[in-house]
Amino acid sequence: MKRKVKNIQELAEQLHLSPTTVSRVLNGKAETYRISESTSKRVTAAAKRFQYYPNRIARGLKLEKTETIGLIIPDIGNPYFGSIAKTIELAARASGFSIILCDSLDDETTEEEAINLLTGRKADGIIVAPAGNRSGLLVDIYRRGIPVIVIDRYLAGTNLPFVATDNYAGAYRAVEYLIGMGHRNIACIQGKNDISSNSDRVRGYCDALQKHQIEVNPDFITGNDFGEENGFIQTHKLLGQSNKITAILALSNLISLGVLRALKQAGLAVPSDISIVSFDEQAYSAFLACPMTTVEQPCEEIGKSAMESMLKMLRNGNNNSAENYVLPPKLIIRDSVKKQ
Amino acid sequence: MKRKVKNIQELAEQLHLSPTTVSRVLNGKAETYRISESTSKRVTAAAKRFQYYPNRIARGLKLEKTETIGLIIPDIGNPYFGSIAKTIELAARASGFSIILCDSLDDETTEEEAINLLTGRKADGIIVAPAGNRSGLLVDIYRRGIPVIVIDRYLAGTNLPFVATDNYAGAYRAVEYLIGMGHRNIACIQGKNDISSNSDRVRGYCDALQKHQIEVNPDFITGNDFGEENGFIQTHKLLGQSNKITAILALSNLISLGVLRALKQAGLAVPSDISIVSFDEQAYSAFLACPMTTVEQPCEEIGKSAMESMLKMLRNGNNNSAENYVLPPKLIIRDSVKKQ
DNA sequence: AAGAATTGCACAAACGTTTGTGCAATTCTT
DNA sequence: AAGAATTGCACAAACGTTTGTGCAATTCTT
Repeated sequence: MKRKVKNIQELAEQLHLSPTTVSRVLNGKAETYRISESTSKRVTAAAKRFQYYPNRIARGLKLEKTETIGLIIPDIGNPYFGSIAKTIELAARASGFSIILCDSLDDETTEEEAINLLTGRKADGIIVAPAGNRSGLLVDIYRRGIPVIVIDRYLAGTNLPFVATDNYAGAYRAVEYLIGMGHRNIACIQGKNDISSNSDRVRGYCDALQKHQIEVNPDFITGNDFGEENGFIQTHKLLGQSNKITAILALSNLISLGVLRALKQAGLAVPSDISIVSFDEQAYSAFLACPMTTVEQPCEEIGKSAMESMLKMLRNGNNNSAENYVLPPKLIIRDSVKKQ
Repeated sequence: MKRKVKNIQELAEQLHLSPTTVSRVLNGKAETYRISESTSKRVTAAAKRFQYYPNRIARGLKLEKTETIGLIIPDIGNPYFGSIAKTIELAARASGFSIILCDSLDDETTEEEAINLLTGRKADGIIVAPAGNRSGLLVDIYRRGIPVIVIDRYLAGTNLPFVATDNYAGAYRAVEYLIGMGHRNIACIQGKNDISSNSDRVRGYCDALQKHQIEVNPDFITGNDFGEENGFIQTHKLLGQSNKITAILALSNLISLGVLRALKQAGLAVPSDISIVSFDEQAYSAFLACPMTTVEQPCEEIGKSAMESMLKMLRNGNNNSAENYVLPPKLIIRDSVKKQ
């Protein structure tokens, strides 16, 4: 194995050529700049032989683009976001882009830091599942011409392009299903209240109830976090109420795990004592103590569409080339809802 | 809100100072270079007011370090790796580093591409859960002084520092437990065969059997992938054998999900028909049809230790400052093993 | 065969930082 | 009060690319 060459200069010396010529050949501009075919071949061969990999940092500085996309995710440990991140990463790399990953902990301050970090690192674009609805910084960046795609949610009052599930429809269908199975006292355990996907789901929940002449009981809508602990706490709270519920709509995969933990602790079984429908289909959903009825979100589609939009914006340079995607969810019916 | 300044030059002009001085102040070298206190304060105030964020690309080029760490993961959609990635990302950012995420699909060629990409992007270090045991490229990079930390596995025959679970002990304890519960025909569904964590687990499995005078039946050791599908296929294969098994040791969380799917299809129940112990504790493990006995790996510890090692190596510059970590697993006993 | 056109490459500047060094202006020393 | 020491900053080069432009050498044209 030949010794590696550390920059274009060294490679040029080996070839008795100028860095200019080497650069042009390796960037496919040999013809444009009339580099002879024989020189071209020598260069490409030597680049391989001496294992020359261009310094992307220097390149980024000169070209003012880094071929890097910032990805801000509320919780990369959550397989829902993990799957989205996976499709995004693979699609990005296939197009020559790398992903700088930032976990925002679903916290707005952390997210803001991440955004500033990414602009400092000159990310060509940012894909973000925002932690809240403080959209100022993102809109700012977008206005300055940096592509921004919002995923999993959208930011109301902005025109930032987004890719999300039709959360309203997902919740609506889930609740209609519960009503169809005879339930009337249906609780809804929410995630973060200020997030569009959450509020759309709550709207879907309310509208479905009202459509069927069931009054919305505000005590039945509770919670403020997408995590497991919140599902656990809110379930206990709901069980303690005088108004008895017969079913729970859990607005995330983690929330429903918390629900299960609380029910187990309370000695209640699914679905004989309490019925459940949960957002987010998971690999394990079918194998739970009671196979769970879920609202599946199309993770791969979200990732793919987001990356497509991003690439389109990066290519077209302008910001108005991206469209929004509202992807249909799917109700997967299993055994976690009892016929009343 | 004042208009933003786009580089240090513009900020310097606003202040009627040279970029040199501004740079020195913002990098905390005001004293070293005798910048007056009043100037210092003006600079920091203006930097904030004009929202100056240094171009990290230019900085990276000049300093020959990017404050960037490459993270290569076989499957970021798997919550096991997701959790590890999360702790690594958070720890990295807390120390001023960003993570470039690469999903290798547990494929060696993809991994090699990712490694070359990361060196081209001048990552300061690489944390990798290798897809195989072709260690050449990594060793090469390590020799050139770039810190490399192997996680979840190790690369035999190299001295690349690693952080992994004590997989041998984990499997050994799991099998001893199964034997203690009266099982003798215990199958083992493997992940990728050439990966240390897998082979260590298989060794642990074999040694535990032999320790208890149970002959190792090669037909009982099967499979070649950490994914769900492999668990499914191998289970069917095992069930079709004439030599009947009473228990399965599944070497990953995804494998055990495949096992469950196959058993369900075959109309068999856990643990009455078949007992299971699975690697990788998950949030749902306790809520499965039969609460699963698992071997828990310390994800957070792995991530934290890896990042600590990495930072140590980055600080000390030399490669021999990192130690290996072999972290203890934990057997979590639930109901998925029947007393024979 | 001489001028024009083409071929094939190299020079030098630039991207935005950081940093060794140098040099006025100020302050100190006696 | 004059020389020495200190203070406070700026100049210029460098990191490794890319690219507009220019200029020899070669080939073509008539």
